[in-house]
Amino acid sequence: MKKTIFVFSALIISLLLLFKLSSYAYLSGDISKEIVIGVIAIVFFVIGIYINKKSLKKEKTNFIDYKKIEELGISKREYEVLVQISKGLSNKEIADALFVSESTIKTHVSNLLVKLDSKRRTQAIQKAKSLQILSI
Amino acid sequence: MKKTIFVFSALIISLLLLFKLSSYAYLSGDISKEIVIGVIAIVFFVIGIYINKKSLKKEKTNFIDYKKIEELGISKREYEVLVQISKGLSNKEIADALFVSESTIKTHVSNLLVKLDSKRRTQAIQKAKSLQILSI
DNA sequence: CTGTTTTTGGTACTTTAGTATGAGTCCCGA
DNA sequence: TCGGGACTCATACTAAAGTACCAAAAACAG
Repeated sequence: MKKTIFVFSALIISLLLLFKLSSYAYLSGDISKEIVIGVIAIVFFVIGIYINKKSLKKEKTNFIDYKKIEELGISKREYEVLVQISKGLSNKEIADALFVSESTIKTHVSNLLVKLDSKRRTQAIQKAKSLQILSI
Repeated sequence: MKKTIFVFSALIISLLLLFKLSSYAYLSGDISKEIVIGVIAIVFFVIGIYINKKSLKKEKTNFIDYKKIEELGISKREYEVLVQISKGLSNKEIADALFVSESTIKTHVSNLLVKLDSKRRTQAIQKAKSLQILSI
């Protein structure tokens, strides 16, 4: 919100500056109209690109749908396991990373597969990403 | 490439049109300089946004690094298998999809794991995506 | 046409993954 | 304090996944 106000302020200021520039240009008469128009065009062209880039960055940031996670009944620990699975770790490796036994991880994985309606961990990864509960 | 030429042609044409518009405006004298400048600003602002959007689409479309695939010595058939793996299919399902036996898929997968320096298919998926040989 | 790579497939085996079931601990809200 | 959910772990399976080794077509380049 603050950024939007800043950007629009900058826009108005640059517009006013251009009005002034054009006035001086016509008064002195040594700057052709074409140059003034060219400058205006370039300035607003750049402003257009800048604003667009800023707004697109927010869209691009694939944020995680925490509501969906809750909706599916995936617990905190289960989600941690899911993240590790998506990194390509084995059950044993996940167990070591989370300081629990492999049995525990197997239980978590089994529950995850049911909750994500999947038959394999690879399928679970796919589904989780399509549901936006894992960053792509 | 064709699009780039088209866009720049459009840019030049619109610039020339604005030159003409400004000439008429000053001749007739009933259109203020401010309006002309405003129109120019808005037009190029929009053009800037448009071009940026187009160029970002290409960036966003995560294209596949075919050179890398060749570099790793991954054959055509192996790559097909890799794509199926990333979709979360089992060896049997891949075999059915590609009309070959499960043994063949196992061979391909085994070769893929060596070429992608991975121990598991989940790890292979991760690696392939980080190497940009699979769309994210 | 010949040598090489790719693709296919099999057998036999080891290792992970996943299921089913039961059970103990801990924490939190009613 | 009592029940329930979350987390932990174990055993005993079954089912996939992955390895190793071999071998024969098929495609392909020189």
